[in-house]
Amino acid sequence: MEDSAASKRSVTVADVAKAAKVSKATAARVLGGYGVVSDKIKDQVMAAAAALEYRPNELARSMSTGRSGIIGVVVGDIENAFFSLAVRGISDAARLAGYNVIIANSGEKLDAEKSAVDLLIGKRVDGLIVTPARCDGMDHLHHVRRAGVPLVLFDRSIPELGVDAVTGDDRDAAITATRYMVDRGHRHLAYISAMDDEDGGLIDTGRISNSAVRERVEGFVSVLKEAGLPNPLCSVRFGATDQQQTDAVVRRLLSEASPPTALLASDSLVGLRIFRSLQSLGLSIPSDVSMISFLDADWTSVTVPPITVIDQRVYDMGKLAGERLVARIERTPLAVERLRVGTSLVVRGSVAAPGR
Amino acid sequence: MEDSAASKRSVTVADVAKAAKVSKATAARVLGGYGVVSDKIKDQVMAAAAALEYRPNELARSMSTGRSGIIGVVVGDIENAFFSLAVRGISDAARLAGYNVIIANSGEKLDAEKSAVDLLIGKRVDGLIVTPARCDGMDHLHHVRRAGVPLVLFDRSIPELGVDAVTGDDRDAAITATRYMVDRGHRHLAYISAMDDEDGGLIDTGRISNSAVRERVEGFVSVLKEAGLPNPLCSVRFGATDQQQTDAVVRRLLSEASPPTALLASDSLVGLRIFRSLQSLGLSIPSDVSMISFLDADWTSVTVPPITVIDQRVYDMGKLAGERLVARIERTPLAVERLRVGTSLVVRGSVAAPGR
DNA sequence: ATATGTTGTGAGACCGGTCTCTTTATACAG
DNA sequence: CTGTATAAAGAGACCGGTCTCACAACATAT
Repeated sequence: MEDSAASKRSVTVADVAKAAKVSKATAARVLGGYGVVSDKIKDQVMAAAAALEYRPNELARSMSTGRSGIIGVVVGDIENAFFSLAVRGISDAARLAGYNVIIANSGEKLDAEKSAVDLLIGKRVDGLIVTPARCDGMDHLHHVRRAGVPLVLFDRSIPELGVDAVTGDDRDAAITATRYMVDRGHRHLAYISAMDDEDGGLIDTGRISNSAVRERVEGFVSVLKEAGLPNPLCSVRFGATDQQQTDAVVRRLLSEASPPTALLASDSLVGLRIFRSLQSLGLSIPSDVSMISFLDADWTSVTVPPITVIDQRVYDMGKLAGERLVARIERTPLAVERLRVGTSLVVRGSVAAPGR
Repeated sequence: MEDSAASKRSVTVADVAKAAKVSKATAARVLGGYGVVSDKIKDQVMAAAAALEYRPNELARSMSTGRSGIIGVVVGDIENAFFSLAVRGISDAARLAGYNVIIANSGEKLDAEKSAVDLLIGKRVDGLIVTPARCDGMDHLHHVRRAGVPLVLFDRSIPELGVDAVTGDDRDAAITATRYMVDRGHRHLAYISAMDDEDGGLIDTGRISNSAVRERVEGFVSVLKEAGLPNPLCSVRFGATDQQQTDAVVRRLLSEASPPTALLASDSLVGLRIFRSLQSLGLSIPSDVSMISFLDADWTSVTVPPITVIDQRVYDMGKLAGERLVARIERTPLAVERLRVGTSLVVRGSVAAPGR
């Protein structure tokens, strides 16, 4: 009867103590591994604990110690290879330091991000890694700081917040990639991102709310300006959020008066969509259109032609963020800083001189 | 001073109660949203809570209620698209029911899985979804049941355990795919998996410790037998754990007396590796070798040729597992069962008649 | 008028650990 | 043989919520 039925209540230190005929305090000492206990009693308690199949209640433990041993991570979308790789890096760093990771998805929406942060704070995580959907609207992140919970930003930085951030070297990466294409003779280039298309045309790069995208666009634009090419801002397009939208963006772009001959994709998902768009339009890469994508995703190496990409070392970024957060949690004295992880251009076969 | 310094202790119900000049019990009632309180007092308390920026301590709440609102998920490898998609499905189902998800990686190793399960039980998760690395050695899963924590297995089932499992229809999928290739004239086929190569040759399919792989192999073998093809078991190869290993497996396979003309990949990672192996050996698909891969991963549609795959509807599997677990947690009376999610063959271009 | 019911609030036990403080037992010095 | 230091074990407060129970105030029934 009592064997098959779901055991009503779990075994506690008190139960173990009673079975071992010692006080609760003593049992707690050996079970919790603190204080001093004689070997004889220690064995007694351990035996009793094993017999009763005692498992400590981490919740209760967290409550009295004040630390949960959990790191909260808020990402845009776990399904995106960028984030799952980053999470892997974070997890590895966390586990190494004895922490566990709890993940929440924001879907890149500000209010979802807010409630995710609130929830994790409620769970009393020891620290938080957040990929802020927007770099304005950061009240909730201020709350985090005021609550005394260490915070590290990931992929995007918000200098006004005064917290650590781990990002790629986005401006530099964009410059390298853009220059690579310009050097090969391209005069009409376009940058395509999945960010929500806020207000039709882009007027001012400073108004892009995602710092990673902003810096990439700035890098892209700076190279075009430097090369004396016209209307650089008009070549920046947002809204490639799914295949259909991307098809529309690409089609519109290519039907312009002087269509771009080279495309720069803001992430590997956008890159894949662009690849498909071009394919479905019957355009071949790189003879008709050249392209470079951010992130060395697995698909980029097996297409024909393989795609030239900007390798972001996302795993390292995640690991670094995790390590930094652990250092903060453990009160290592460190200056607040922005850590940039270098990128590199992996040249494959998707860029050629523009055919005309 | 006290503004910038990390606020020493968080605001509790008692603090709010004092500020609102009511008892702790009353404040708790309005903050916790239970019991009956007059509107006047309710407003008082809410005002005080807002002023003090009160955030409930979910840890403490969990401790007294006995429920944490967390679902634990133990997966083989989050980086694998199969699992990240599944996690997405689980998360969506969980969030809809008011639960959150905490993820742990087992790396497909039994002892890592054990400690992950222990840890999650310690955190007092309300339920557990586990992708068991092996279908033998399941003491820790028995512990879960004995601890009274609802458990749902994912992707693999262990009938002896008597718990729900959500899996794909692996045998059927393998049969469909294998038959598809046999029907196109292939007489020498091979099945390649990333599972650890336990004891060189495979003697008995019943001894494969991963039920998903076992059923696929069984399906694969049954079709070969049915078609009167020799030595079906010898055509099953394990150990394609990374690119190098896969290269070795493929090379060995193709240098045999009667090399296979068609390959079946156990998952999309193995599929990708096989694709690369064939590419590096200078073999073209499908004229030299045909292949089918499990899982409709994004890369499979952009290769040349695009890969014919078995679509597993992993998101649905995850969602179903999440819903099932929630039902168990909430004590919905349901028979223990194995839920199979149907698969379908997505025909693309990687299978042709064997060239001779 | 008293009995009965309803509603809102307060007091305090409880969850399962940690940890401080106190008490008891043993060792060693004077 | 007493005094003091030291080690080991016990008693109980505490973390921050929930929740039961007691009780007060007021409304309605008899």
